[in-house]
Amino acid sequence: MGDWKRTHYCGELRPSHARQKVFVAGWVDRRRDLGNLIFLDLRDHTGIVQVVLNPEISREAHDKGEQVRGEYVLGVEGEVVSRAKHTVNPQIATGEVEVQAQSILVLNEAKTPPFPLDDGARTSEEARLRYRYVDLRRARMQRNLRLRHQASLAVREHMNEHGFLEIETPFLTRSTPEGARDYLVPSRLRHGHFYALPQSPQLFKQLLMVGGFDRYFQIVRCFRDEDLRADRQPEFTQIDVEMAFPQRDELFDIIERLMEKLFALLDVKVERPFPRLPYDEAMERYGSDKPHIGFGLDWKRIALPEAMSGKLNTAPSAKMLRLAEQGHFSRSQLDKVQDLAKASGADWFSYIKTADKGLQSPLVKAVGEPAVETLAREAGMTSGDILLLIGTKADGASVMKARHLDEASGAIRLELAERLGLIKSGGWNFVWVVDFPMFEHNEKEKRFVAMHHPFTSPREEDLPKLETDPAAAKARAYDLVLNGQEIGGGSIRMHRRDVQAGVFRVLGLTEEKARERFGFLLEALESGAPPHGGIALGWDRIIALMAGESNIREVIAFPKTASAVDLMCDAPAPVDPEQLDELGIKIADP
RNA sequence: GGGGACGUAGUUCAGCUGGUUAGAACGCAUGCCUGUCACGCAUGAGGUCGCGGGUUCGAGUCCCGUCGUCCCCGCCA
Repeated sequence: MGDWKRTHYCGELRPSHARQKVFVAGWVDRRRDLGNLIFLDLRDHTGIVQVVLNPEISREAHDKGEQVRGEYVLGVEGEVVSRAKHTVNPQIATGEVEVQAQSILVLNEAKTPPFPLDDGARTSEEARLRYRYVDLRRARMQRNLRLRHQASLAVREHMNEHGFLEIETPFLTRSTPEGARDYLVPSRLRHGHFYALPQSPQLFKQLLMVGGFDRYFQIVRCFRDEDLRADRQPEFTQIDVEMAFPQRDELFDIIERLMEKLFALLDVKVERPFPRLPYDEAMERYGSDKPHIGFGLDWKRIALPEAMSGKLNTAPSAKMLRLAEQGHFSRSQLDKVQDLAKASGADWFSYIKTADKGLQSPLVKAVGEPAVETLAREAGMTSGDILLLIGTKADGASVMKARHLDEASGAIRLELAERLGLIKSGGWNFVWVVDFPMFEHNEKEKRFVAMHHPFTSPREEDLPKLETDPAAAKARAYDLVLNGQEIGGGSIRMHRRDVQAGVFRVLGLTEEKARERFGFLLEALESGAPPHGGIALGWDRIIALMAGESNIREVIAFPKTASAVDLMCDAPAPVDPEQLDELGIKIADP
């Protein structure tokens, strides 16, 4: 830029700068050529200011301006002047002033952009990702990544205040069984051996506790080679947190205060403490382990009287949902709910309406009025209410597990909330879901798998259940949920070797196999491991929620497509045969 | 792996039951224009209808396959 130095940002010029000589630099957002007078909107990361090229001020600047096009990069030297009243533009922050150019410097030319940069112009994601460096200039991405930066600063400040050290952990590490598919990195020095990129720094953070660091956190990239979704990228960021000698409620408090600080960036006041909801209750009432609690529509598990379930040919365990004052639900609306219930896995659906002339329900015919009345009374129905009922078939072979019934109830609840307009925007409904089961039964493999991970501690009172009834054992594991989205999860870890051995037994892992898989961690736990526990927060999801984006790609500078491709640099890509030779790798024919 | 939606000009889209030269808006180029700010006016350029095959006298349109993007299920903490 020669001897020139930028003195101001475009977006900060105000009437108070009037008559000052300034040098601004940026991109040409728009050009309006009136012939002998040219207006340029000059844009940088702070905003837009209007530059006037007037041949009466500078012939040379005006002549150069005739060649200038959109997205050219310019330096402009000129004088800030207040605009005449009738030429003020109230739509932009700098609209009361403009820069009268004395000279302009074309720092770079630019091809016509591949798509319009106006905020609000609709553009296919494909084009945006292909030309991400242009897309990033748009106000939306500038805003989102700025927010992300400020939020990251808040995390570091907050964790530091609470005694947490940010410590880096390796990206080139070892593949661990269980969990997601690993991204593998071949070793040049040991052919046939591979590093794995971490799915999370789980093991390392536990080792840092064993190593005596007491409190650790990291804003860290994690990698999982699984199919993608709107809220899942192959590489994503976690706020990883671990503490020694943990009290669960102290950890919750630290995280709640962190959320408070983050949302303060949006001028949102967060209510603390967050409610805590046992997993079983979440499943019963909301049919989800990540419930949106910003509205009612609570389900209740009931046992149908034997006579009734017999006549209906359903299993006795069922669920009901009382919709207060929704008695106006039409037959066709109820049919739609029924379709949804069936589609989401319920075998049986019915309802009871309270009408002027009494109870109205297809059940009356099937099981008689008194039975229906009993149900209505049990549900606490009053006039104008409607009661939805779902259940499962009676026959043993296709008995749907209670879990599936819960899932159906959750799907119905969300759909109803959507239709009834119960989901308010601008609400921030945090909830801790606690007391997750230790184990989940894998129906395919007919064995228990760890619901969180195999180093999660059971609740003290559930220790005996490891032997007697593993399915009923609850873990000291928890998720943080915001507006029905899981934004974090963690647990208090196991530090007692004997309990760990019991868990391995349930998982069907012999001592030998466990050694083989997790040897170094088990050894570390035997070297004097303090009690420890922590949490990992899904950073991309949190930022997306804060930014009001429904897709985490909008808060990631260079994201990948749903098929894990980087459209900008065209990765993944083939490599030279020499590179493969060095790694001792041959590509198999398809 | 499965399901759904989409793919036409640089961009966003229209194109009906198959029918003559594939359109619009914005953008772009050229010219005119001294108070515009989504400047205006005039003129113009710009198309492998994703790709391959098939049906047909004739395909952007119908069929099959394939590739890509998005969303969902499976998968994944």
